[in-house]
Amino acid sequence: MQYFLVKSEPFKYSWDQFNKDKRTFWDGVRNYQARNNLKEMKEGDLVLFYHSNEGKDVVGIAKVVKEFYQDPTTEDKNWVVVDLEPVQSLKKPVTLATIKADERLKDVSLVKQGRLSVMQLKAEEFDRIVELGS
DNA sequence: GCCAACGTTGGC
DNA sequence: GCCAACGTTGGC
Repeated sequence: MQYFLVKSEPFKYSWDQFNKDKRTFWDGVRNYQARNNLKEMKEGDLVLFYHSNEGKDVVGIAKVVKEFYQDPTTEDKNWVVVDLEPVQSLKKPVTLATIKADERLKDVSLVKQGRLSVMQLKAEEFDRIVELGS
């Protein structure tokens, strides 16, 4: 089991919208490092959903329901998507400020590499964020 | 709205 | 293959 965090700008694709849709394919990744992380995802892996720009907080948990496949929105073979389903919302969204302030979350890529849109988390980091959000 | 960080592109 | 220029992302 692996853990990830994905970012989305709420006005492009929000957690609310995701919950209405019940399922989505995660498209729009155009960065090789993020793409490589997408390819690491296996069915059943858990994914934190982060709102960038607006909110700047982790709002919920999703899970991978289909491993990577060719991005249907482009012909370019370089890019892939995965299918995600919402699992649950966090009771309290965990803000970036909270994550930055937490000793145990100092090393998460969200803090260290702000621009990366798909990143892997350690199990401890995932658990800690979920704990902070409940 | 500005600017820093960083990835990508293209000239040499 | 290096590096400067440029574009994009995202926090503030």
